[in-house]
Amino acid sequence: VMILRSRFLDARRKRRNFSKQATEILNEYFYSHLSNPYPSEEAKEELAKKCSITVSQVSNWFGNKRIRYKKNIGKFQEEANLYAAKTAVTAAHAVAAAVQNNQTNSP
Amino acid sequence: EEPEPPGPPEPGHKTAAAQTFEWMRVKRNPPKTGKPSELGLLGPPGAIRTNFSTKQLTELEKEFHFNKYLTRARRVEIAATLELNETQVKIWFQNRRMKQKKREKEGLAPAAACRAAK
DNA sequence: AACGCCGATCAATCATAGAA
DNA sequence: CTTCTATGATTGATCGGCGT
Repeated sequence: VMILRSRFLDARRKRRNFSKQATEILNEYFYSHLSNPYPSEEAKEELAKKCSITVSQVSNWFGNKRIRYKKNIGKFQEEANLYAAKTAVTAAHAVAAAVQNNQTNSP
Repeated sequence: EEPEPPGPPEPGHKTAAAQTFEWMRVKRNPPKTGKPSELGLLGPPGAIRTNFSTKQLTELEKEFHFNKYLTRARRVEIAATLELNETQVKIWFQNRRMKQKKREKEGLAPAAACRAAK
């Protein structure tokens, strides 16, 4: 137990958490696609750009998120409802805008 | 083990976002990594993730530097030397190649990010 | 039918950042 | 400062698809 584990080969692991907004974007995608949270390569690239992280980091994030979510669904219930509500508001805005646009163009 | 996908618990609600989708039920079969030789246990009920020793990793890494791909003969040789299954050696090389590809890909992107940051 | 490889993913674990 | 939890990364191994 002492001699161990490659203090060198593991030194590469100097982790830093993602920004609050990056996590926000990733969670938004995750919960709005809860039925199938598997972003395509293109989606990962887009998320990576928006979050200012690499595609691999996006993959790691989703991999960890999926495993940890199903490991303890109850623990994420609150978070799930939070993002579900946020998505609903965004959708409502879109509908409102669409209605307004429709009335303006087809009176 | 079948709780009914279509609304089993709460009938009517506010459509909370928390159903149990298929991906949440996915369960991987436990590793088949069983060592026929050694130990009085044969049929490995709960064989688990093998921890490669530093020596084994060093040797595999050295071989990888020599050849990215293995021939059947070389694989047998290495497996015997390192006391691993041929499958483990095969899988190690596969994972190692993927790792290599990943590093090459990310080893070029930072260059652009550097100039952008500066 | 059988085997190797690829790409994606899983699942357990490591090591650290951050909360209590 | 110490203990416990949240989280990013690593990696042996699995899954499905393809080519030989």
